[in-house]
Amino acid sequence: MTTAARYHAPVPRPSVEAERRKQILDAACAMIAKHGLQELRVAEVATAAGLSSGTVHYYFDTKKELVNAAFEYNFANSLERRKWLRRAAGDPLERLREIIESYLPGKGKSLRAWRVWAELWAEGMRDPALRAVNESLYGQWRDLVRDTIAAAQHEGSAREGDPEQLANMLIGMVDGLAMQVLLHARAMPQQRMRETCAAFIDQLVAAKGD
Amino acid sequence: MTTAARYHAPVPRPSVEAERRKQILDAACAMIAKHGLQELRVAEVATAAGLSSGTVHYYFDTKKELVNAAFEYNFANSLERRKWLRRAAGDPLERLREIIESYLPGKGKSLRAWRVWAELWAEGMRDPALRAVNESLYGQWRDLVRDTIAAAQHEGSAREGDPEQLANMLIGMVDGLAMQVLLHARAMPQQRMRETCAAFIDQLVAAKGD
DNA sequence: TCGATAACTGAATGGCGAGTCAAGTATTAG
DNA sequence: CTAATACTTGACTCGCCATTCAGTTATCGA
Repeated sequence: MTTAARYHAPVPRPSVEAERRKQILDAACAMIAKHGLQELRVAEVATAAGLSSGTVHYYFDTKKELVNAAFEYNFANSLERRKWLRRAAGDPLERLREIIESYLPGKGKSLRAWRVWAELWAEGMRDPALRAVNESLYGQWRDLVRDTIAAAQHEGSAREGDPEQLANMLIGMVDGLAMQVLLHARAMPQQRMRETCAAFIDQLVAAKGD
Repeated sequence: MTTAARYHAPVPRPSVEAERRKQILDAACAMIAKHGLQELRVAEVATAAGLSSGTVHYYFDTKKELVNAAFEYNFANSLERRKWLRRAAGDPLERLREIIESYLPGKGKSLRAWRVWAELWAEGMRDPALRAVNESLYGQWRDLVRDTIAAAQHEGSAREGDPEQLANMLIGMVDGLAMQVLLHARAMPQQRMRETCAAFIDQLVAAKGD
């Protein structure tokens, strides 16, 4: 053949990869939150995303890869949804209360995110990659809470004490109580979790004469 | 037929069921702690118990049944191992510290039990039967901590405040921090969890002039 | 329209593992 | 020893589902 095709600039279709990946990961998170990792089916993710199973594998070689990416996506989303918390001005103590409020397992996105996290925790006990994702969120969350407490102390609206330790107490408490809320424990509906966290802040963080 | 076999008292072999079930459930817990529910294999449980897979199915019709029983077994074991905490005499505040110490995810039995619990949490978000198991432990644990705090208050070694709420703060914190310890979070090794819990008791539970 | 590549499809494959079962073995009282 | 029942085995079946792949379609610049 004399095909002197070399004059043709290779002009492929523009990439839709970024968009498609998001679409798939979003569906994956939804399915993980709904049915758990245990019963996650690649075909189901595909359907939920309006695609064929083949397409999912076009973007993610294995199920494991898909799941890990979904966890990271869920993590990134959590951060994204809470960017405003960093910039927020005003009374740091009040801001701390808002931060905690925003982390209560509520409805919609928040509930979904918590469920996915709970799955990650279980799976993370074995998978180092998932542990790294947890490390990231845990770290960022702790930093946010610690800095806010420190700011309140600086302002005099919070009593003295190691802010990192206080932050660890608070986020540990939030995680543990959230788990019980997710499990629909009778003794721990969302409202009680809210009150319990608020009481902690009032009693241990806020300055006495507040 | 002339088979007047009715004079034979039906005398079966004595049951080894109780023993065998324990043996299987213990192996199941070990496997759940080691590999997670995700990769739990009935055949593997059988091998770990020194039995054939057929025998496991002789005592547990389905895998789900086995798993649920294993969770209950793990729960019952936790209670059993901590019976002494109820009876223990002496300074209630000191007892509270011992209780928390005994719940730190340490080595051996304790670590295994925590891992199994973490799996139960994830699974419990969908399975009502497992939620009931959680409800039971959570309830008993909360009662133990609440009563101990109340006793300390009665004695004057703990400050005033709703003991149930304080108990919820403390056990929530323990659960959340334990999760991070299990995940090997850099910022939360076992020793830091110990310190953090101790600090909570010192600062929020213990009476000022203690 | 063509050539080139990206994106997509869904039927087919292959492996895995829960659950079954027919065939044993063990222990008892009589 | 015999009959009765409890217990045990492990090879086999059968369905499910991740993954593959040969083929199709879409979109681009020229």
